[in-house]
Amino acid sequence: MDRSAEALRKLGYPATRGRGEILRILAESPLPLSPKEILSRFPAPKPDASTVYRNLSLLVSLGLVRSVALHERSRRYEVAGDGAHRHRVVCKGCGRIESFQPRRCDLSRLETDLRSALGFDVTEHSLEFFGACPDCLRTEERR
Amino acid sequence: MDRSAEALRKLGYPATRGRGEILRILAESPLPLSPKEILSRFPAPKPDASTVYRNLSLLVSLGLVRSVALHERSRRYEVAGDGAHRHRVVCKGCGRIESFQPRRCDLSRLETDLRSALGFDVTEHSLEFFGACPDCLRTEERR
DNA sequence: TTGCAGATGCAATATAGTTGCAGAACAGGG
DNA sequence: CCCTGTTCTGCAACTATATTGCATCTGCAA
Repeated sequence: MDRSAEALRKLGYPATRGRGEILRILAESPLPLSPKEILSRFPAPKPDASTVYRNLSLLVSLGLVRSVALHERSRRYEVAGDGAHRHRVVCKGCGRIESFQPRRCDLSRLETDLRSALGFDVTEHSLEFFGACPDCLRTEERR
Repeated sequence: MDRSAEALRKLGYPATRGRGEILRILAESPLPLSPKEILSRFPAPKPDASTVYRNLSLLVSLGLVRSVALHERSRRYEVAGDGAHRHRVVCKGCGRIESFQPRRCDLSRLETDLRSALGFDVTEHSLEFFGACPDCLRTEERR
């Protein structure tokens, strides 16, 4: 928790165990995680759920973590710092999630349009695809 | 509630008052609405919240209504039947939401790539932009 | 090592959504 | 027009998710 501890301290926030673990857990996961999943991966002693929520919102507001909306009951989170921009595909059958990095994400043109048309200064976007994963496709065909 | 009543009955579901009103309320709104907002726009006698939830999931599963995820606590809903595909811009300052119809939404190429790369059969996508609306931009500048 | 701002645990509370059940509304058949 | 089975609705209980107040503890800078 070296780099992240540094980042936190530079921003004026103590690098507590909870924060370090959250960042580590998220960094190790290929998929965005829900608060509950994060908590379940905590080594003992597990912190209180409220601590996880509080730290997640702090990390999001500091820009170290990003939240992802996947039409689910709870939000999911992923590390934001690694510069990688990712999109998701979610299977509507089984809920399986895949991340991928677009070859080149050409929505910048659209963002410029938004600036001129609506006066909005767009800083982020999120793009999710929904459909059927290979396994569920096969099951459907069998029917 | 003529067309929608027809659509419902054709699918084998009675066109009850609740369903008709939900479709009307959603059709009249330029923005996707949360279940609570839908309920608040119901003329008296207001139905129970559970009825609204139940009808929303029915309408979604019938494809007459679509749900939109905007990084909020609750989902939002909009009519799906009008064939218009829309994206959103959300202001991170004040929460204001704007919808727009993309000139042409060219993500089909990306969807084809997903099919060949991951074997996913993509049927929908959702694209949201986040940033600062004109009003909030002005306020920020003043600081 | 000590002091203090800020973090944590715990419990209470809030918000969103779901479910079981009994009674009301409704559609179709006689 | 009425009976009958089906579906819908309201109500209340319940689950899951998230937030907050407060007393206590901890990280860290001097």
